[in-house]
Amino acid sequence: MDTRPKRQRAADHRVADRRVAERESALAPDQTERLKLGALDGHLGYFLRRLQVSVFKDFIRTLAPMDVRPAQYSVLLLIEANPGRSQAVIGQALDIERARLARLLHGLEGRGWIERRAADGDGRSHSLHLTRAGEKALMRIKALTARHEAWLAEVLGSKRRLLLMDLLKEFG
Amino acid sequence: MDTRPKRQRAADHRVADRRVAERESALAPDQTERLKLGALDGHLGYFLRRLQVSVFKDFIRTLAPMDVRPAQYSVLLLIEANPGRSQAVIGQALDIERARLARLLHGLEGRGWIERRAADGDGRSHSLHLTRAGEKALMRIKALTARHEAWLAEVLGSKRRLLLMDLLKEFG
DNA sequence: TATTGTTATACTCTATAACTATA
DNA sequence: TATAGTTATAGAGTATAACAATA
Repeated sequence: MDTRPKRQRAADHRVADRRVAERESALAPDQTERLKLGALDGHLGYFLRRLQVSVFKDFIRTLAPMDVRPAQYSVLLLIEANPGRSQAVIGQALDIERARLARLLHGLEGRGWIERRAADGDGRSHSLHLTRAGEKALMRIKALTARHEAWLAEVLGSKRRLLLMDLLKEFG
Repeated sequence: MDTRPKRQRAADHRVADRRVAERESALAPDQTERLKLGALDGHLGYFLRRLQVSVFKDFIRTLAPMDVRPAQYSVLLLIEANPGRSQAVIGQALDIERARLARLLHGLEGRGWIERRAADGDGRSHSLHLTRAGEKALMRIKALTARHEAWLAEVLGSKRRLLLMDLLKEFG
């Protein structure tokens, strides 16, 4: 088995690909060639989206044992940090439509992780709380998200991760 | 009607909200209060997602006159920069599932913006090209995306926009 | 009248599987 | 047998509209 660092082996690969490409270029077009980005290269949204998608993919993969998705996780954390608030308030803070939040909360309620109590002053609104089971689940969930952030720090470098975070936080 | 820039009116709004909040704080809990982020504050993905969503929202709003969405735009640019390539190659570069790309391309073909020609060596694959109408449409589309990027530079500051872009580009 | 939560619908995007025609 | 493209289906997320209960 090849025990050299992954970077080294990947470099070999690229060289081998190029050799094959050059050898075959008279016969078939090289389908492994990097495409030109063209005008896409000037769009922040494109690169922002690429990183966001790969971060969410790792999140979902890492959290699979608890079957928790990013939106569910963010709602659990916000209820934990702000117990007793209404759906309207939670939804506004996370920019989740109230219709969507209603169904999402039904899911969390069905799993026994949250409960809705009648709000004190207002018969229309529910006050949201974690159950004991929800608190326990959230502890296990947080253990997994810590692994996710560790992966991110490894991929981005922890300095760049923090720099990115600071830049992005300025637009809450 | 208030014809001042939206930012100006939004600022008025925040000030008014705070005044109301302070006046009523003795009677009712302040529902406009910023919620605590809790553990969400340590997650890069959360802030990444927030900016990405607002950038895409502005893109879709700005491009509404041409009815073009981000994925369609990225495909048009990639075909422009790499005419004659196959769907498989374009899809891989943009990380779009071939099933999804097939339908997306049908839409662009139906609008007369792209065409698929039989590929030279391989009867299975199509070679993708912009039509003249597609080139003309793309010119108008680019004029709109320039407005979108100008908005971004205004919101983020053009220095921060470039800094962010450089940071994100390192992970293509 | 306005707001809170709910259900329902439609559309986009993602993820699969199955199919065809070519290779 | 593998690959390119297609169709179909299911789920998540977004955006609306309409409704009941309450303010």
